[in-house]
Amino acid sequence: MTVSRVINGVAGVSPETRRRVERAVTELDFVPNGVARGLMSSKSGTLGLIVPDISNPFFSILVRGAETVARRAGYRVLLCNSEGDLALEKQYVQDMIAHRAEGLIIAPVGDRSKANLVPLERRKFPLVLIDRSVSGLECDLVQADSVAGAKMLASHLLSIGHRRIAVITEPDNVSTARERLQGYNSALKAAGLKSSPSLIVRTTADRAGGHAAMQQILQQDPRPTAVFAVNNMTALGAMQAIREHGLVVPKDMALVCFDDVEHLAVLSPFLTVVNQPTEMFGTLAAQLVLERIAGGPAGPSRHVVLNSDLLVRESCGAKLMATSPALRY
Amino acid sequence: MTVSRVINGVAGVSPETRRRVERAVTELDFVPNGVARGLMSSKSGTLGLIVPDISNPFFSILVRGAETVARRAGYRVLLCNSEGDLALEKQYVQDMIAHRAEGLIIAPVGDRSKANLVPLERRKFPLVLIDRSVSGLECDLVQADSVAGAKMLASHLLSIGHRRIAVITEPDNVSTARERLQGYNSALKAAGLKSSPSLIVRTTADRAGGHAAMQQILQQDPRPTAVFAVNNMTALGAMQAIREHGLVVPKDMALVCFDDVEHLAVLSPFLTVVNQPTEMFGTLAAQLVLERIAGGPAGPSRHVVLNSDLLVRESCGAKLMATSPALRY
DNA sequence: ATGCTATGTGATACCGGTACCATGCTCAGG
DNA sequence: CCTGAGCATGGTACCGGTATCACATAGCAT
Repeated sequence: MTVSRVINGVAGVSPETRRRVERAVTELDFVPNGVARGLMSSKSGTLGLIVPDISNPFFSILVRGAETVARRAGYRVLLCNSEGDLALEKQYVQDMIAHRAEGLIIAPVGDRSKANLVPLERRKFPLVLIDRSVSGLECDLVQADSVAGAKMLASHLLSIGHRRIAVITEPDNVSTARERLQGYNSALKAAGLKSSPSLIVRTTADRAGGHAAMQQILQQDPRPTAVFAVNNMTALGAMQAIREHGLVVPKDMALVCFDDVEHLAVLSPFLTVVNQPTEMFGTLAAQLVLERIAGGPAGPSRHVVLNSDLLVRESCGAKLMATSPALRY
Repeated sequence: MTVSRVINGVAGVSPETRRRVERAVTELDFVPNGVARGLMSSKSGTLGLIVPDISNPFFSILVRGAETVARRAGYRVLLCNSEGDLALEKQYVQDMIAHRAEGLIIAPVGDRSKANLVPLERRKFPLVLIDRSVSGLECDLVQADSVAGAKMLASHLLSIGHRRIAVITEPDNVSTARERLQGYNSALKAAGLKSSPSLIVRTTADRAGGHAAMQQILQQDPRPTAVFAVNNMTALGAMQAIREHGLVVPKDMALVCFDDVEHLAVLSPFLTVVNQPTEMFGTLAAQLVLERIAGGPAGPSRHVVLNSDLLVRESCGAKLMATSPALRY
């Protein structure tokens, strides 16, 4: 007890004893066991953070934001890479419960993640979803307005003359995919066009998926003149496929997507994108989960919807259109 | 005890009791407390991973590799972003000790990280350095051959005609900076040239640093014809500064660097780089630290040196040289 | 001298698991 | 019928902290 008092700087220890303890602490290089403290206090000081792919710059920037806020509040971050795999996600969630993480920030795999997350809900576990919502699960959420963003993107393509715009997206059980497709359809409708199912290709939202989907699109006759990719990685895969096919963006095929890749934009501002405030996803989510931890599980769930911006660069062909509008359409 | 036996599937419980316990576990949604287990077993099941910048693709890919290996071995990963800040790094290291992480993988800030790491050494804490070594600290290490890589890169620039090659690097207390500069100098020497101190600009190894350093280089008269950036982020900053200056890479200024940015290379294979096997840094480091945990602190420290490859693309101006070698030099 | 408070220190219990041992019961063998 | 083995179950202690309380000693007033 006396040692505990000294270490925690609590009053009620004689100066003499305090010095002796301090000397022993130094000599033995003693560091109090945080696990034991956690057991006593029922506070692990840990937040979970589950994302589908940490190497995707969208998520790595988001992670940085969340980690910074968490650390400043005295929390550690357990990072988990779900690889978009429901079973793995489930393991991670269970691990959070078992190790008594005090809160969880998660970019869920999709709507089916609900089964993985209900145990948390049941326990009133502080939980914040990022990027994607989960159908039927009511909890704190930080997302961008995907419908509006997608509509902007599609409208832009339409405005510069594109009529056959293919979409590379994920299955509909991912909320962002659903919403972005909805925005796309809404833009078409506003332009008096009908959405054609054959133009919508569903795949995994990574480079390989984008690549495969693009190959399929390039086989179509008549060939679409533009492609709308559901995120940055699918766009890169698509880009690769287009180049392998001997075509040039934007001359032969326009390409736009969600999520800017900042590093990439610095090197060459090429991709026309809808940019989301990525780091803010992380910082806001961390703040929400910390508030939830501090304030108890009560209170209605909060939905933060962030604005996203259309960044018109080269890959959409806007400049090409400006100089020779009749060239291709 | 009986509950413990049932949960751990230990024999010696009657089928009847076992069923009753299982029913109670289900009803109460009981999950054993991992913190308490950790206290008992003195095993936290946690690995620490400290990197200077998680949003740098080099590190985020490395993190993914490490996390995957750790998880498969049943370990959780505490991710820490040191921001290249020694004080912050110290905090993180102390936290690892306090919370009894079983091992630590760290890309240290620099040689001065030694003071932060000696407490670990003293405790025989399983420790693996990645990317950078720490002068005077003997422990497990995964790195690339920076000297050879830098020599390749500089030799290539020399071979296509460059003579005034500026270097943007970090202070010498970072091992990779030291070694890459050494490789550069060695290439110059082999070509019968002398290194000029005015061509070496030291800065922070991030985009802002690269930007500032490049601005300085662009003021020089005579202006260097090529720049060797110590890593990917400095190269991007340099690129930005070059463009802001109204110049074009590689026509007006060649640019090469360490570390490929894969996403970027997919979009447009532009930067000539020395590519390190990034993910392998992470997987190998995780394997080493797991072995160290399993095998005890004994045994000599192991140094893994990975090969790196020169990827000649456009930014070095090799193609330019090939078509009109006399154009600029 | 006696009583009272203030102060410093340590004993005890508990957080939630598990190792180890004790107990009680059943059943087979002598 | 008694003994001992074998099984099921629970008691106790401990991991390493901390909250709480008990107690010893000192200092002061009466």
